[in-house]
Amino acid sequence: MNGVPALRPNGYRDTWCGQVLPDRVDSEARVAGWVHRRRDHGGLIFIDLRDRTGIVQLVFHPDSSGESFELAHKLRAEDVLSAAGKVVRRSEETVNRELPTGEVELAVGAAELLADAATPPFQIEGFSGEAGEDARLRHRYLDLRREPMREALLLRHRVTAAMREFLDGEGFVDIETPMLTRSTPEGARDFLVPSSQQHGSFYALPQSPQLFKQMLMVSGFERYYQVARCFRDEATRADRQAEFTQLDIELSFVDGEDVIDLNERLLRHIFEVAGGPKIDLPMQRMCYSEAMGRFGTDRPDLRFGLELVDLSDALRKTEFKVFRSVLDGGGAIRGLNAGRRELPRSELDGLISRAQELGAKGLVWAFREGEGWRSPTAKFLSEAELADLNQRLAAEEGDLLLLVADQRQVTDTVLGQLRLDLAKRFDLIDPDEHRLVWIVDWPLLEWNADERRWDALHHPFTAPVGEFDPENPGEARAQAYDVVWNGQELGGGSVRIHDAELQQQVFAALGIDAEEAEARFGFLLEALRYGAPPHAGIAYGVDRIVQKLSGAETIRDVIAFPKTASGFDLLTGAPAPVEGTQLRDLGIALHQKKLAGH
RNA sequence: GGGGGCGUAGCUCAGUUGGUUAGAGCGCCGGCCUGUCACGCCGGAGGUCGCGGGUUCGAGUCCCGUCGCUCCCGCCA
Repeated sequence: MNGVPALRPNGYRDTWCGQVLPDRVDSEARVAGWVHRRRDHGGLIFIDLRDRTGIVQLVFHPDSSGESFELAHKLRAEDVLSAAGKVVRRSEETVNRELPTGEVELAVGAAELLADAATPPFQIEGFSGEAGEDARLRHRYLDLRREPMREALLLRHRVTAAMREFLDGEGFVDIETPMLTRSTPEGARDFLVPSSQQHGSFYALPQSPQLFKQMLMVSGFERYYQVARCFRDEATRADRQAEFTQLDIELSFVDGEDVIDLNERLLRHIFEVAGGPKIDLPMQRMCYSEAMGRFGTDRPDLRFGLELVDLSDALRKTEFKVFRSVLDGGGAIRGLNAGRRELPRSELDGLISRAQELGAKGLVWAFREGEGWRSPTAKFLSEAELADLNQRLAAEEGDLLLLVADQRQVTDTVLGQLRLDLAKRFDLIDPDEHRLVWIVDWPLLEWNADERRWDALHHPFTAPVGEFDPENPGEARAQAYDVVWNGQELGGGSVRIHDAELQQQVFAALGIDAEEAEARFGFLLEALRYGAPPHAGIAYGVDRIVQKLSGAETIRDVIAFPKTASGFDLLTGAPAPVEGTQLRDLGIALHQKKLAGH
């Protein structure tokens, strides 16, 4: 961060710590920052002073530092100090090669304690193990002083700055959309905000600016973007927070190809600025059905093989009851060849448990042995079937084969996840390799067997390819595209429906009748009737992009003030009970017991 | 909503089959120290073993409940 400009020199500082470099030798400098470490030799005191840009060593001599020598003796970790003196070159044997500023030091003439610090609850630059996340979140402002967090947030800034810079150059307009909006009870649970004006009515925090950005297209802005906060009241994960940030983009008078072209250049720019991998354009594309077929997922990690194979044809006539009943029930038998692996029985049992956790009834494992299998299942299959399976799986002697028999959705989920588990277990992924791919040619709708209805695979505003046939909704293809990086979805988008009639047909296919559509989405349908241009867009998960670029373990490590897995903010204590009077204003009656409890 | 893991000093952790006074490193406090940079040396303080209950002669350790953190499944149009 040596590019950080100085402000007007003042009594606190005229130079950043990280900028006290050899070119300033023999000049005077005044720095300000936090006491990183103190090394008190009695007659000579070293202070490492830290600010956002780096660390510089201050030297206090009893002769030349005057009163500030006594001050230096009393300094403690994280005290805030301003120090002025002469930049001097260190003697050859005292140079610190670990530090960018290590060839010089500041011989302090005068120093001023600007604030003293209580002993931090954890060491800012500790070496006896990483601080626990509880402690870090409770004192997040201290955690953010630590280098990994500082670097993560500075990277995040560079990423969002690159987004804005690129999109501004392409003629996009940054427009804010409301945080207090209308609940559209579909998808994730909404965060609700009660209205004090209309008791019993609620705003919802937006899950995405989707409808507003479409209406901005109707307004004629043509190119819109926003770095938008979004909210989904669902359980969090290592890569998911209830409150997260999207880069939201929408364009008019474009088709899907235009969006993909623009976004490939956007991603290349972001990666360049953020020090990510180099992107070759045009990027690879894969259709949805191929991704599901070969990898069992719509966000395949293409950095390793272990591809899924359909084995149903090899077992059409099998007498093995388990397979027989699955095939007769319209299911599939799919498998993958994990290669030549040694696995103890306990780990094979672990794979079975994992498969069951993922929804399979069971998992067949086998090692190719001669023309047949070494497997508990081998005895149920004929020699011909085993030979056919070996051939389809390209199994060589000793290869571990995994098979799942179930409905396609289950086989794909289970084998797709096992494939990832195995890659991790056997270290199959080269960390220097990067694979970006557009997943295209999606189905528009997906049959929801539990609810017995069609659901939108992306969202209900996605345009179908060509004519939409309400009689065969399952046949419709979507003009949709997701961009996937090493098995993680970075963003997804689509061409939108810009015709009110078509939108109503799709609502109807989703089981939303005209009356309900009018009640929930009437404002959108009406907007579409006032001259809506063809439009399309995309949205990216900013947190996730930064997480991947920084290599952080969790999304929390790239968010300044994140919440825990159960949605608590350990720093502020939110969510918290509120005063009874606040509830009365909102027309909300709650039992007061809970309030007294805290 | 379900399953797994964790909770011991300010921080990170160890703690054997249930056994007598619960330990280590770092940090903290005091002293010494003029070239360190994870400074060094000497000394010291610091514990409701998350919380509540139970079993037992005896519980950090076993059992039940509960709270918190975390990972996964469901969920996330």
